[in-house]
Amino acid sequence: MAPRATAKSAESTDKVGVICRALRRAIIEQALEPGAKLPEDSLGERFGVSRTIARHALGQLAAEGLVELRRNRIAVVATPSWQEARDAFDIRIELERLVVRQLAGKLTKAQVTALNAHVDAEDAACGGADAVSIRLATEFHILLASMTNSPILVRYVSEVAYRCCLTLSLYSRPHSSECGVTEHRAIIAALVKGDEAKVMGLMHSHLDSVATRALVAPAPQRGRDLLDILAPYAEEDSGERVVKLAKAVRAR
Amino acid sequence: MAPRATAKSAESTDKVGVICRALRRAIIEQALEPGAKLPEDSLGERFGVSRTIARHALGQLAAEGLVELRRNRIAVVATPSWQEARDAFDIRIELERLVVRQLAGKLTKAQVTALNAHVDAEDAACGGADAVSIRLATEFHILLASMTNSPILVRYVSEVAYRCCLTLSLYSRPHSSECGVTEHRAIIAALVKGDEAKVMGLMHSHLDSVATRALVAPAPQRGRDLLDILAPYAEEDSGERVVKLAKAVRAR
DNA sequence: GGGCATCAAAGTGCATGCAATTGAGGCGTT
DNA sequence: AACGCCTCAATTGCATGCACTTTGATGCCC
Repeated sequence: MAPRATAKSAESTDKVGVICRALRRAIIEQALEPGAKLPEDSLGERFGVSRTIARHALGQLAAEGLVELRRNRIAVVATPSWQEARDAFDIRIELERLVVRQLAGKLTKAQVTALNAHVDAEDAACGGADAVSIRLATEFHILLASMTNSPILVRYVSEVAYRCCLTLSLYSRPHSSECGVTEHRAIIAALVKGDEAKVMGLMHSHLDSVATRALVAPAPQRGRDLLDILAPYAEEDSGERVVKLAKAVRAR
Repeated sequence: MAPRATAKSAESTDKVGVICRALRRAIIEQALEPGAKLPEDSLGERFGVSRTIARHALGQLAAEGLVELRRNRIAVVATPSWQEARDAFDIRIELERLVVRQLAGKLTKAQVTALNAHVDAEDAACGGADAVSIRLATEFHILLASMTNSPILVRYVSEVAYRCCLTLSLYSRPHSSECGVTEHRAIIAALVKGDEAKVMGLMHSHLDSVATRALVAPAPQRGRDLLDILAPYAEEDSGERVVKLAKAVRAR
């Protein structure tokens, strides 16, 4: 309805945007696992651009929290801690409640059919690859957000949804992703009906259940995660020792 | 309490970070008004770095919504629409409610004194420069967020607070910034008392009042804003004409 | 006098080159 | 065999250079 403004904010320079989108997708489909290395050269070569551009793209993704940039080191796909994962979900819940609050009873027919079509796609993908159904489920929420016509809200919801998606690949047991298709349908129905309070509650419980179902307990010693387990012990005083130990550990 | 992880995410490359912080501050202190041009060369020269770095910094700030990047054009300080400003405040309210919810009754003595010290500083600056008191008020909220030890929450609150700050320079009448010192103090008191519901309500009304008090109505024709006023009329059909008109307008 | 083509100056888009840092393997010592 | 040291390939940090685009100023024609 409102005039679609030309996407003017970040990522406009196209080539950078292409790389960002590709990596983002690869990450949420778990083709790139947390910790995966992302050397600038390789990226540049893959996408047919120079390191400068690849670097810029990595910068953007780092700003979104999807990759980690350490000075003079190869960039890697982010490995959020379990607590960060939980925090991300908490934020996401609030943001998405805002989304459905704004949308309740205000969806156009076209929007409703678009949503239904998307959920149908989710349904179809449910039996197939895990990665795809996770991605589709995430994109449902982003699609919803994009209907608010609030660029800021879209950006934050997208970002935090991607982050949550990333954490799922770290802390969820396989197939715990169980398509929330029925919940998505319920949300659409409540939105159409215009019941603000109900749809906010639905969204809350939907996301909360995804979080608690997927984010299984901190996953005791799992090889790489030893570092994280050690982290809390790395307090000021005996910091040196632990750092050294951690280094030894990391060297496998 | 939790071990402070080394800031590993974006903006790590230092030189870029320095520029980002400087520009961010200049923007929220209104030394750089919305629409101000930010040529890469000038920035590079000013900060003693090459265009490459300046460019990278602009990219980061664009990702935060503080500057606008248009292809082949000079970057400018962002000029959010009135609606975007309102949206930003709505998001901010939810995020900051989350902050105080997590913090209620859990502040350490040191944190309380830090908060009080900050509010004292706000108080002191209240009579002085408008820009400084706006900045301090914003930083109070960021300080609060940083006490959650949730890096993600800190990032989002900071970002959206900066954006709100930016919008204030666009849509608020001078001095409407009226230091919310007393409200800040009330929030601290409620946090210490640990009354979760109350402090969430306080934060809500505090931000909401700032928003409605500061964001005066869309400010009918104010020169530059003509473009925005025209925007809704730029629907599909007669698009060409309006674009042309808009261009003529922009040329002053 | 006003509109319009033309052109130089300014600025961005991007690749490349060089210096600096890292970390991994090899070698000697204990 | 374990530990430390050294060296070198891999990789990042950053500046510079060149091509292309935008801007706006000049002069021409009506």
